[in-house]
Amino acid sequence: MGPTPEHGKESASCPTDFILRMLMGPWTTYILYNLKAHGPQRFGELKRRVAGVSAKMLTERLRTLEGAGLVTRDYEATIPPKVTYSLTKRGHELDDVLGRLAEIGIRWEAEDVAVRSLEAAE
Amino acid sequence: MGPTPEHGKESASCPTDFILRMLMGPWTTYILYNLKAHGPQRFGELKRRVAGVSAKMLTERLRTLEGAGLVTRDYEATIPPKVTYSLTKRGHELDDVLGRLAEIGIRWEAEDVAVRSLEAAE
DNA sequence: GCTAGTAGGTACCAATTCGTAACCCAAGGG
DNA sequence: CCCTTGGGTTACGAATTGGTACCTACTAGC
Repeated sequence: MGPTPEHGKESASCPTDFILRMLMGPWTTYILYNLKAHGPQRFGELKRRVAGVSAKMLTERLRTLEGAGLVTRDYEATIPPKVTYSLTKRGHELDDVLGRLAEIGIRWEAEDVAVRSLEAAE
Repeated sequence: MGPTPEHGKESASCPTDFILRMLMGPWTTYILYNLKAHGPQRFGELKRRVAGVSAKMLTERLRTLEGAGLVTRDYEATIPPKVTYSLTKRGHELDDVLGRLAEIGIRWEAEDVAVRSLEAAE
């Protein structure tokens, strides 16, 4: 969450941070979503699906996710090289939470639309 | 999640984004955590608890959270003014998910510590 | 010989971000 | 008269971010 506030006082009791800091990164949810939805994929495939991401960012994010143990990187030194990324067990542990988050997001969106159309009807 | 990728292709099916974009903001989880743990609070109180945050940031974050309907702002035009922030019903809907996230975060942390001490023992 | 594809790495550059410091009102205390 | 309190706003400035363009190495296709 930005500049780590010295973890004094109450803020220390917020262990959600590590994970959120991870999910938080740009493009991260798109990456995880695609790995979940389409299974293990090669770099180029993933890049094409996460439309708009730059190679630099995608690499950086995948390395971070790998470092956090959410994603595995399988490198085959063939020519051309073949690099496949997949979710680890730990990566899959987030499925449930992300699913709920998505559920809530969808519900709120629907509620907002309903409210707006009510307002428009007045 | 950074530069919104035109929501073409698969990325459009990732509705987790709105919420994550919200939680993602710097200090946000600290704010939500404190509002949850200590109930409705005044601006200064919150600022003291979320150690290290600047007034500017705290204001901006609270306004965003208010705009998203997660937080209520009660302004009493006394002298000096009294502004109290509290979680809305919608804000409390995240309690469960954030709780799970925290749980996972704690578990991973513990696992990592265990792994490290095993490695150290070799 | 030129191009494309694969999986990046690197340098550069502009935009955004976030902290700091100063300022605001209006009242109360010394 | 000046300082303090509460809840901000505004201007400034340094650091970070993330995109673009260009580089690698190797092969296949035209």
